[in-house]
Amino acid sequence: MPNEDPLRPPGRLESLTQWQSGKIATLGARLTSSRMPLGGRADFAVLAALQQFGPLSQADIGRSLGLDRNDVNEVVGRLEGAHHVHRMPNPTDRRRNTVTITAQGARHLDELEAIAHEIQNDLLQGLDQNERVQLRALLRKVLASHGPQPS
Amino acid sequence: MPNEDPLRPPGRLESLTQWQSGKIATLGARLTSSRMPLGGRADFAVLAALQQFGPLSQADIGRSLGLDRNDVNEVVGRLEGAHHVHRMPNPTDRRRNTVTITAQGARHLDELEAIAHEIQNDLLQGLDQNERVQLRALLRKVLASHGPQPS
DNA sequence: CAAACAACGTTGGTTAGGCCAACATAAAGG
DNA sequence: CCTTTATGTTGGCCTAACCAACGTTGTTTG
Repeated sequence: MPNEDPLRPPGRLESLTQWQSGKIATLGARLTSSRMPLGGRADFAVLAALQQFGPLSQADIGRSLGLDRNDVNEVVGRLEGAHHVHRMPNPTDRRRNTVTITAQGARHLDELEAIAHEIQNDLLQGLDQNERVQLRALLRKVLASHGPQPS
Repeated sequence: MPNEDPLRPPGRLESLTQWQSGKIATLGARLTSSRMPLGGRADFAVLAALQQFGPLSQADIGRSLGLDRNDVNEVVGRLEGAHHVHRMPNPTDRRRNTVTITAQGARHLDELEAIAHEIQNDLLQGLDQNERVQLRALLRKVLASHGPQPS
């Protein structure tokens, strides 16, 4: 027994937060890929962590962002090549690298943040300012309730 | 000047809905992959569309779910192999396949839905019932404000 | 009516993200 | 001391989203 027009997602999916989040993330990814340089999202995340917390080891970067050590390594390598960060061995713990953001990296972070806010504005065009604040708060609460599980 | 402990995501990311949605989607994917059979999410979506809207062409399934024609084709092939759907050429438009859910497929849909609700419950454990309703409504509003853009 | 156009299913890729395995080195703990 | 744990690094796997191209079939238009 057909119910309605198949132009919208079925109700079973529209009531699944999991599915909704995935779709919105995909929308964001599409907007991002057409406006940010390649790897921009990961670069932005790593630079933001370094800017806020100061020099970090690669493992700490990963824990802060929920990223795998391996992937952090790749991003840091790319950022180092662009002189956006500075990677040197930690003398007091020679297993670790100390990753530091450069002045050029800080500028790049600001540029990426501006783009990110434009994207956010387009993404949330259907919500007024109060609703956007509510949504951010709810999503943060969900994330906070899940400890850093992965890798 | 380091601010706080790097055990949490930087503020610049925590205020980006795009990043938050992605992280939550990843959490959901992790929970899903450990409890649903392989390809369960896509199967669930396609079966849900067929159940709600009745027999559909593969292109209509894709439009309803925001999926690419190619990917729909793959999922329908898998579902057909498991006798969860029934695929036959449409006599009035021989370009189209008419995809119909079977009784076995409807049972499978119910099983997958039960698992999906368990996952949803774990994912949203930090929110009370009112907050969950609010969150769903806000996410739906965001999705509704973006027409079916892709493929 | 005929020719151009658009839609559909299908095959076969590409890319980015998230993840796991294994290793050598270095530190920490017994 | 020996064992265990942490770190960076290399290399690879898999899923999801996408794109390109093709032959076939409707649809539209000159």
